[in-house]
Amino acid sequence: MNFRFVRDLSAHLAHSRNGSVVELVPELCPPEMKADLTVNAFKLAKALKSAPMPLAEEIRAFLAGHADVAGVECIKAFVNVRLKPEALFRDSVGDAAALLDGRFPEAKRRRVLVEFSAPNTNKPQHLGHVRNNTIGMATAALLRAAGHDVVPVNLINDRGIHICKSMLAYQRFGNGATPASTGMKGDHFVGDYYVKYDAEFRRQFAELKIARPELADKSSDELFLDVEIGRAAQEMLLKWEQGDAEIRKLWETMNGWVIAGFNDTYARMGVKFDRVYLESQTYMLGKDIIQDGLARGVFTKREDGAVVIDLEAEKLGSKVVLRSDGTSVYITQDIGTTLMKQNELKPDRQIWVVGDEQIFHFKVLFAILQKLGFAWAKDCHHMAYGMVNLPSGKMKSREGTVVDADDLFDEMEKLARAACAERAGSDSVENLDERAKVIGMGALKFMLLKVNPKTTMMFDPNASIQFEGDTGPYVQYAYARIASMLRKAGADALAAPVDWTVLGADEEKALALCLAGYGNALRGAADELDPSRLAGYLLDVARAFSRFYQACPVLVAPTPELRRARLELSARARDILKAGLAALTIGTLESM
RNA sequence: GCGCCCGUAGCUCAGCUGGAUAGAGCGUCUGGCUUCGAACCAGAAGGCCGGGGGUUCGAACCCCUCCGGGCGCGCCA
Repeated sequence: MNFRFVRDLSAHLAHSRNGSVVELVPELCPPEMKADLTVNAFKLAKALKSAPMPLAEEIRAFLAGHADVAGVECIKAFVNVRLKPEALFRDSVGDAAALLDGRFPEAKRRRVLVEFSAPNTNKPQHLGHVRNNTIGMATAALLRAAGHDVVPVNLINDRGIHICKSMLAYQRFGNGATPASTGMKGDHFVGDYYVKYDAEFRRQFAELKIARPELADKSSDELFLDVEIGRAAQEMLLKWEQGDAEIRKLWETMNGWVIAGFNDTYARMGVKFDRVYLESQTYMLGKDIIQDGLARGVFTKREDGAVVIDLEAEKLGSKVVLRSDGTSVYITQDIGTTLMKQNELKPDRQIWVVGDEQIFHFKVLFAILQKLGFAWAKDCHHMAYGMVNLPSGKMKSREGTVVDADDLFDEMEKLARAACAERAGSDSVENLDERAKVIGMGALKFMLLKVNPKTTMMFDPNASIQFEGDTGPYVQYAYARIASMLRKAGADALAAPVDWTVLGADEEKALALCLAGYGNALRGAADELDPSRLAGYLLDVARAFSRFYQACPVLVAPTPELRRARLELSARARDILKAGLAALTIGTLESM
């Protein structure tokens, strides 16, 4: 988006307004207006603190005399500009390298740490994790495409009472089985023992209530230590913390199984981290900074011995940061790991991709870091995303309604494979496996990424995932069509110089103007931490290309010059589709 | 009780931070494969933007209020 008439208009306005410079971004003109771009003088007037109508007239008068402008008209304070076709194509898609470079200027590039996924090693990942992984990965890729230096990080929650639960159930019911002996994926194998623990706990809990009616109105949390297997889990945690050799060995073995399983899941999704932290190695962090803060009066010691911080001024109440027995709470660890990441990786900015139910927690965390006096605390950001609900409501593991990640991937691939086969008819399909993988995962990721991360979204497993309409495969298909066309055109089809003056059809102009918006879409998505913006933009590009392709013959264009120019336009669309999908971690196929 | 978020077409979602006649996809109906791949394209129907007040040249968007839903407010993580 680098239009000469816009630059000249900016200069003109700056001059006529005594040098006040205003950023001027033209909008696409609505189709029925029969113009190409619109300068919105309402908005501009606000920035320039002047009246809209005279400003619109001034802009109109200036543009009427501009060499690139074929026509200009004011409707209210919208100045609709019709460009001479050669100027339109020259300024929108004429410079291939500039078109494809969506990076921020160097001064705006930062080192950004993105933490996401953060799974517990007691059960396999489900659709909720898939949304987290997808958003996290896409955000990292997006920021990187926009020129930032990105460090994707995972922090695996590999210790704690929930881990001990599956360990305990394995000790009691496992009979020495292993993922290998059962042919199961390690995370699923361990997850089954977590379920077994839960079933046993509930059995004992019910028994206890029958044996002791006076406990009838107590919750399972309250009676946790009164239930035998609950107490046993607690004791195991204690032993783990004391470094008990046998427990540690079991823990290492089982975590190894789970993490191997996770790595398979990540590999299928294309998820990669620069750094993976384990909570077992970081959970003791944070205590020293609490002591330090206590000495500096940031925290106070309550009568009962607990260390607390007063955040009334921030309307966040007060928060315990060390228990009265001196042990850490969750937020203590978070303070510690945040500090560690900051010192180790030296980012300009830290981002956490964590569900929106933890908004309050992060507000408290950031407020504490501010009070501790860390200047970088203001650059900490919780990227809160919404839950994925099913038609039946929330996913509940207890009720068996969770959508398992690996099952979902299998299902996607199966559907994609069937779709490929169906479309191929009697023809055989080359590398069907790869196609099914790229299309299936593309459909799933795109489905998750096209909705705003903040939105609580609905997923209907029975409706399954679509390959038509506003979908990943629709965008991938536009790419594959262009690739196929350029293959047919031959290797040197793009060698000859392009004469943009031969273009001018509505569909050609619409496509070129759409393509010109790539940089803005990418940077906008990066600035707002919103991959859905880019996804929406890519749908626009794919749609604009499909319309163009329907209306304008390319390989069989009437003249060589027209063929050449349309091939070039198509190639630009191809490049943007590929780069854009890559910035969402979605792959493309040369044929599908 | 207090705080945050949400309510837009039958369904799933957009709506660029206050701008033109509120958009897309799915679904429904109609048309287009002897011209580059029909995972496509063209067209139709479908809306008091939860209700009511206000702010202004202008409101789905900002303010107040009510209704309906979600989440949070642990010495849990």
